[in-house]
Amino acid sequence: MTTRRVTLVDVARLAGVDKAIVSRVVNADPSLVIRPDTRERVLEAISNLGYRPNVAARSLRTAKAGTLGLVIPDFANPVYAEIITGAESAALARGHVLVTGSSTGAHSSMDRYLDLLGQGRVDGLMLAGPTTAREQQKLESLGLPWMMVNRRDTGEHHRFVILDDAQAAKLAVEHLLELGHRHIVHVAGPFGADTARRRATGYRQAMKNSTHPVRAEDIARGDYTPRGGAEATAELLRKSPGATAVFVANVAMAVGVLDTLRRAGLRVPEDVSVVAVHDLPLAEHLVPALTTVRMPLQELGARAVDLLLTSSPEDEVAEVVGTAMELVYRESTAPARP
Amino acid sequence: MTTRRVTLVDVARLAGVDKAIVSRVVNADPSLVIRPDTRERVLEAISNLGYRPNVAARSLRTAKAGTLGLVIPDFANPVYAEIITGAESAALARGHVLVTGSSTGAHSSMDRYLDLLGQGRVDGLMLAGPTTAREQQKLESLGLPWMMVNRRDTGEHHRFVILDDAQAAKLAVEHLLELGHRHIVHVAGPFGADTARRRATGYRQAMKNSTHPVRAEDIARGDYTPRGGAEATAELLRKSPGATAVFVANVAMAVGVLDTLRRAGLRVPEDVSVVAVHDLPLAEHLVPALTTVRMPLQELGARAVDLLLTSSPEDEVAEVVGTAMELVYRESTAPARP
DNA sequence: TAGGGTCGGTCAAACGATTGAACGACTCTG
DNA sequence: CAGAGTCGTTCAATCGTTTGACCGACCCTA
Repeated sequence: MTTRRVTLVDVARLAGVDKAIVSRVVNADPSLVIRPDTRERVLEAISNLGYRPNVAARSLRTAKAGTLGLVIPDFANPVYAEIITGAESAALARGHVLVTGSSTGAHSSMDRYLDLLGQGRVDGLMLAGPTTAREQQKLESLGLPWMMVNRRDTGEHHRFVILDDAQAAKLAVEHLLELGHRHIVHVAGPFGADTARRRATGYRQAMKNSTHPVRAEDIARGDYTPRGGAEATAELLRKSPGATAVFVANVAMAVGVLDTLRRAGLRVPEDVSVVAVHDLPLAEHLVPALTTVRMPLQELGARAVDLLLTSSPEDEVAEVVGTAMELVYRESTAPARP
Repeated sequence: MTTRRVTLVDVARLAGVDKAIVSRVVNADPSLVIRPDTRERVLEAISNLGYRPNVAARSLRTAKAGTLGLVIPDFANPVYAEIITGAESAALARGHVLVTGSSTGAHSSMDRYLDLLGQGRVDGLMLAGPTTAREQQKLESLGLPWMMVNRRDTGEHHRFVILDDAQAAKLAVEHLLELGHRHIVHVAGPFGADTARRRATGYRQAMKNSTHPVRAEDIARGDYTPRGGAEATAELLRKSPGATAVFVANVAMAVGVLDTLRRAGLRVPEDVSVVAVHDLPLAEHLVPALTTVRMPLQELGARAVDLLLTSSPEDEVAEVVGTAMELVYRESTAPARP
């Protein structure tokens, strides 16, 4: 009564051919010459028996898992949700399955994942978010192709794909300049994040077109969280009074920025304009709806997958995904008052 | 120069034993009797060579993949982020890897996933979100153990784990009643979602303690999105004027509810109190910060994994995760005005 | 009609780990 | 000192696919 799994041999027997034929038919082997009616018999047998190739056996033989790994810090962060979505889509398009794991969690850690995944379970690994040098070493020791996503590391690893954060910052600041703002301050991301550095650089560059020169007091760092944004804003209110606009390094911090401004009795956008990087669904529903720079996060994830699958491990891969960046003008920015 | 993968045989050779010994040492086979120094030699060889078992070979032999699949509608939905986090954690604790896929996407669909996963790649499957009857049939045909998460299906499939949605609704409504509200309306979820039905039922039951009897006009349906919440609210403002509080079936819709109330010139919580189901990080940052019922979503995911791994396929599994539900009192609810 | 080409297949050796069975060398025990 | 256990280890079959090598039948051509 218990039905055994259907294998190649079963199909071969039913079709009256050798299992080699069946295998080649299944894999559409171009070197196969076969009579049309034989192929027909095979296909029929496959469908009648409901045959499905065993992945384990196939992986064993071919030494390919058909799987890619993506490690992110946290599923609850919508930025990574976008990256995952893009990566998954690209992986599926190439016939691969994507395994996504978080490196912060009750039983998970980067280490744990490297142990579980580094056994031929995946053909390649993508790391989004911060990584330690030790983890990178371990990664190298696994002999897997891997690359960093949205992080450009200072170490010796030369495979990564990032976004044009400086350009995003410029778009945001130029928007504010066009609205007539001059004294524009910056709520920057954490020191360790290279995305934050690039956005700060873009801010400085764009501010060259302002009459207001950027001073140290015009920039405060947050840790990419709402609370961090709130604290940085409080700091800026003290250090850099008179600013009419804020460029925030990400949407999460912008939430805290809006909170703090409101509590300080400042109206957005009447008194202060706010623009942030990343256009997440959330932005639209803040009060006021947040003006943002849309970043191609899905494309970032997709490019990472493509590069991982097409480049050879020794290749250096350093790509900046630059398309489809645009300013999304909502309610948190308005012309500067004369 | 190119280093071959290290196998059992290599380790065995270096340690001067048979590969069977190595295998049993690696797997901590309790039936193995071995001299301590031999074990030591084996372990040393393993670490010297950096041996890692090949998952494909192991899966082939044992017919176990060590992997579970979880299919969700959308990574961007924070509700599923919580479920994933819980499921991942439980899976890792049991030595399994979790493969999470979304069923809505450029190249993904439930079907596509069933094809990719239903080949011995996973030992079991969890489905969160809506499922069609055809998909369920296909699932059955794969002969995989599977279960529904956060959905209780009307079909013949009798394996699922859900939350006590009625109880959550009661907590919310009782909170409003305690604040003195009587005319409480309900922005319900879509008809197809059983979670929505249970929450509506809980609402009706709790309202038995109100002096205001629930009429059809006191309930409007939305589709669990902000827009849906906005539309339902507009409908309620027309149909059921005079309400002093709204119970919203989920946080996403609550976003739209707050929007619409604001645009209608109603202040929250001074004029209308709002409480919603699910405590997501987002809730804290809405304006005003949203009072919610915290649901054990992570535990839901974790229980699903545990049940999938411990129950036998023919068992009926119908579990309601009920712990850790509580009301989170924030700024969107206040005492009813006399 | 011998020799060489296609055609249309079949054969069998991997891939790397797991696991029941067998086995040789000891140590007891009666 | 024969017979029976333990102890510690080896043997070998098996999981299901893939893939290069081989092979027989048939058709040409010289």
